Amino acid sequence: MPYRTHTCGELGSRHEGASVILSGWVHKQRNLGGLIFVDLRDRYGLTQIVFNPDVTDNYAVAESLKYEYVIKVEGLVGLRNESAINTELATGEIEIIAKSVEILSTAKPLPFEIFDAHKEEEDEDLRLKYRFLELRRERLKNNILFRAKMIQYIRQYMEERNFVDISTPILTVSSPEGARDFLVPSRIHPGKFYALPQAPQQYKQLLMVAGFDRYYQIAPCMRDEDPRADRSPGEFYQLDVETSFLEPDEFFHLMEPLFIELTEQVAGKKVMTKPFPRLPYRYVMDTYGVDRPDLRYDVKITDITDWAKTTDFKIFQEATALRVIVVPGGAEFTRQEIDHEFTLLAQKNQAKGLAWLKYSNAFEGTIAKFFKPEALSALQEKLSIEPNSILFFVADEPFVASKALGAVRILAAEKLHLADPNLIAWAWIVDFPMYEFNDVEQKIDFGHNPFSMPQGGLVALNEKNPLDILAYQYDIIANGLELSSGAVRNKDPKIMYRAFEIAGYTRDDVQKKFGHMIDAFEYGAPPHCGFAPGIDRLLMLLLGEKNIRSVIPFPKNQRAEEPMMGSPSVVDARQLKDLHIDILE
RNA sequence: GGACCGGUAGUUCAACUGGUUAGAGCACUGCCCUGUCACGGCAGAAGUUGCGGGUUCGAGCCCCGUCCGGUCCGCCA
Repeated sequence: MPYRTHTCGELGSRHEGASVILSGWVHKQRNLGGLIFVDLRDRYGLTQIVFNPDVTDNYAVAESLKYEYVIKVEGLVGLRNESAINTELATGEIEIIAKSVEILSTAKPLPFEIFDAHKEEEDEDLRLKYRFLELRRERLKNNILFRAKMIQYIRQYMEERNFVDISTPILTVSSPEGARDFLVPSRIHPGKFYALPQAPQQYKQLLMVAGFDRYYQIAPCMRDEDPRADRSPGEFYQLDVETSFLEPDEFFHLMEPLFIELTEQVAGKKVMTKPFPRLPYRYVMDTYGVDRPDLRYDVKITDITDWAKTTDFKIFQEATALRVIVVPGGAEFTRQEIDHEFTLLAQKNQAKGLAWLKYSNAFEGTIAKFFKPEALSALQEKLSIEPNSILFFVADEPFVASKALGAVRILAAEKLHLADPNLIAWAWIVDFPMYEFNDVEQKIDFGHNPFSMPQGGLVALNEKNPLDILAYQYDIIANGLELSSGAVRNKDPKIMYRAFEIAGYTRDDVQKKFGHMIDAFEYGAPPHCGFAPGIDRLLMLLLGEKNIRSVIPFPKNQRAEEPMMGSPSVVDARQLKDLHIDILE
C-alpha cells in the first residue's frame, strides 16, 4: 500500500468520490465530540479530513491525534455542502471522509506553534534551534521554495546565454586583501592552512584566461566578519559571473534583462526605470549621500551654497557648503521627531546640526525669522516646493552635508512610507574612484577591488592625482540595497604593478601575493569583466524581507553559531593531534 | 572592540509611582460537545521574573556587575 496517492494541495471537486490516500502532518484539529476535523498539511497545501465514528474504522486512533503527528489517511473525496466550503483553501470545496487512519510518527508538545497567523515572532534563537519546525511555517517555507525557483530561473537564463557553470575549490588559499578568512588546518602539512573562499574572484579570472569566455556559478562565499540584518554571518551565496570580450555596456545589456525578469516574472513586482539608470558614483554621493540610494522616491539633495551667501543668516552665510532636501508631506513631523530623531541622526553622521523649515502657504519654523521675504521667495523659486513639505538643511563640508542629509532622507522616507513596496528601482552605479584616502593610516588605499582596471590605464596612473582616477568599477543597486559590485578587470601586468605601487605595495609584495595571477596574464589574457550579485540579498529584495536570515534555510545567528547543530563545537583531542594543533589556555 | 534596546509560565505578552498569593491568550492535561475551519464550553497543571550582589520595612520594577539575544557603528577588497 502506498503512503499517498495525492498531495494535500491537489484534490478538488473533480475528484469527487475518488478513493485516496493522503499522508502529512496534523496542522489543526477540531474535535466536536463524535466528529473530528483535521487539517492535514504537507508542503503542497492543506486538506480537511473528517473522522466520523460511523465511517472511520479506527475512530479511537483519530481521537488520540495531536498537533504535528505524521499520519496516513485512507478515505473518499467528498464534496462539501455549499455552506461548508472554505474559499480560503485551494482544496476548500472537498474533504476526505476517512475510512481509516494510521499514525506514522508522534510529536512532542511543540516549543512554538506551526500555525502562527495570529502570533508575534518568537525569540530568534529559539526559532533557529528548532529551524526544522520553523521551516514548516507557511512564510518561511514559501521563502525557501521561492529561493529554489529563483535560482532555477537564473540558471536557465545563464544557460540560454552560453554561460558555463563551473565549480571552483572550497579549500583554497588565504588572501591577504579583504575580509578575515576562515582557515582550515592541514593534516598533511603541519602548520599550514587552507582558507575557505571569500569569493572565487581569482579562479574566475583564471577561467577567463583559460578561454571559458562566459562563466557562472551559484558560489558559496565564506567571510569571518560580524553580521548585519542584510549580511549573513559567515557564509552566503553569490551569482558569480565573469565574461570575456565584452565592453561594460555590452555586459550591462547582457545581464539587465535577468533582473527585470526576476522582478516582473518571478517576484511579480514592477521595475521603476528601464533601462536601468547609470549614475556616476560622485553624483549619487552628492545627490543622495550614499552609494546605494533608494530611488523609489524623488527626494534629492540640492546644493544651495550660492543662495546661502545672499542671506543674512550667519550659520548659512559662512558655511563652506549648504545643502538641503525637500520632503513632501514632511510638514507633519513633530518637534519631538525633528529634535530627537532627525537632528540626532544628522549629528551621528558628523553634521554639527540640522536646520529645518516647514512650507505650507508660507515658510514656518524657528529660523524663518532670519530670512528676508525676497530670500525665501528665491528659495521657493529655486526648489519649487510643494505645500505641506519640510526642508532639512545641513551647513558643513559638502561631503558631510550630503552624508548627513542622506541619512535624514532615508528616515523621512520610512516615516512617510514614500517607498512603494511593489516597486524595484534598479540602477547601475558607475565610475567608482580607483583609490581613496585612508584617514586612519594616512595613506592611499584601493577604493574597492584592486583588480579593477583604472580608467585611462597606465597614463592615468602615471599622470593624474591618484584620488582623481576613476576605475571601471560598477555596482548594481536596488531599493537601497547593494546587490553586487563588479568591474572590468586589470589584466595588464604593467598596469597592475603600477596600480599596486600607488597603494604602497612594492613589486616584490605584488609578486608574492599575486604572482600567479600576473604569471597567468602573461600567457594571453582576454579583456574580461564580471560581477557577483548576492543571492540572499536578491531574495530579500524580491520578497521584501527585512532580515537576511528569513531567506536562508539554516542561517547562523549573530554570534556566527548554528544553535540547532551546535556549530562551532569543541573537537576531540585526537582530531587536534592529527592536525598538529594545540589549544592555548 | 564599541553604542543602544531587550530578557517575566512551553510560547506571545500584562503586572499603575517599589506594595498582599506575579496575571491573560495560545499550547499542555482531564471532562462535555456530530459540521467545524482561529470550533465552542467547564476544570486543571504550569514561574529560581536570565544569573550574582546591593539599596529598602518591602524589588519583576531602583543601583552595580555578569550572561544571553536583537539592531547599529567599527569591520565587510
